[in-house]
Amino acid sequence: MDEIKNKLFEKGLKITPQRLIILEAIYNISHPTADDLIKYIRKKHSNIAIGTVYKVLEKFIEVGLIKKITTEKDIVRYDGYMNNHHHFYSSDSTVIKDYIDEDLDKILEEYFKNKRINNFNIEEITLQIKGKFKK
Amino acid sequence: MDEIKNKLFEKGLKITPQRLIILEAIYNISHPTADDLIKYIRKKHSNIAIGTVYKVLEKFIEVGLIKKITTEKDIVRYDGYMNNHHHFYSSDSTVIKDYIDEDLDKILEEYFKNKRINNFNIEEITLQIKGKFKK
DNA sequence: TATTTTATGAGAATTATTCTTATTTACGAA
DNA sequence: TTCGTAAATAAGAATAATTCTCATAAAATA
Repeated sequence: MDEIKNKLFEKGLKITPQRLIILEAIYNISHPTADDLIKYIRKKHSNIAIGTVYKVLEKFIEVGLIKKITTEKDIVRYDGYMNNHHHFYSSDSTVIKDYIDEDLDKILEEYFKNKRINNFNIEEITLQIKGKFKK
Repeated sequence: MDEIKNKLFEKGLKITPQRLIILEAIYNISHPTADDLIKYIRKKHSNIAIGTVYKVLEKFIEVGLIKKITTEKDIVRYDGYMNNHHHFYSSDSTVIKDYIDEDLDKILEEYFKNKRINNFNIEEITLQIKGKFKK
C-alpha cells in the first residue's frame, strides 16, 4: 500500500483514502471499466461515490498514472500499465490482454522514422490485435 | 446512388430509403458518430428515427459493410472504408485520419507469423498512431 | 491549530444507446 | 400487378454511462 501512496505523492496528488483504494483496484483488475472498479471497491468500502470514482480516474489520467484504452464499445476502460504496450482484443468476448514487445516497438519506430510522415508528429503507436483466444 | 444500392444488394439487404441515406452519409462524413449521421441526415430528411439509425448501423456491421472504430471515448464511431488500414488519432482534438500502408501490413503479417503467438488466433492488426497534426 | 484549497458524497441532469410496440414497407410468390 | 409475410421503421419510453452541482469534509501548509 505504501507503493501506491508513493505513486500519488510522485505525481503531486493529495493522498486520500479514496485515491489509494481506486488506484489499488486498477492494479487488481484487468483493464477495468468505471463500473468494474465501483463494484470491486464497494465490496469493502460501500460508501464511495460514483462521481468520485470518475473524478479520480480523470485526475489519474491527467497526471499520467493511468490511460484510457480504446475499444469499440460505448464504455471506457482504464489501464494502469504505463509502459508502451499493445493489446489483444478478443473478437467474441470483452477480454483484453496486454502484449509487450520491445523488438516490435523498435521496428515500428525505425519504420516510421524512414517513412517520414510529413504532416503528423507521432507520439505513440499502439497495436490492436483482434482475434480469438485459444482455449 | 446506384452504387450504394448495389452495395446493399450484394450484402443481401433489403433496399430501403433509410438504408440508402445512411450508407451515403457514412461515405460523406469522416469517421462519424451516430449523432453526426443523424444530424447530417436530418438536414434533408427530418423524419428519420434515431433508433432506425442505430439499428441500420448494427445491421451494416453484421454484414460487413462498415466497422466500428476504437476510440477512448464513450461514443462509438463508424468507418465505411473496409480495406485494411490504420488510423492517426489527434491527441488534441477528435480528428481521426485513415492511414493505408500495405507494405507495413506485410511486415506485420510476416513478423507475427514468425513470432508464433501460440494462444491467440490473429484476425486483424490495426495501428493506432497518436500524435499531433501539423498545420 | 487555523486557514485555504481541494476532494468527496449524494443525487440530479445529461447523453448515448437500446428496447418496445404499433405501423408501414420491401419484395418474392401467385 | 396484387397479395402475403417477414422485415424495417417511427416514436418515444427505458436504460446505462457519465457529468454536473453544491453542500460538506478533509488534506496540506503556514
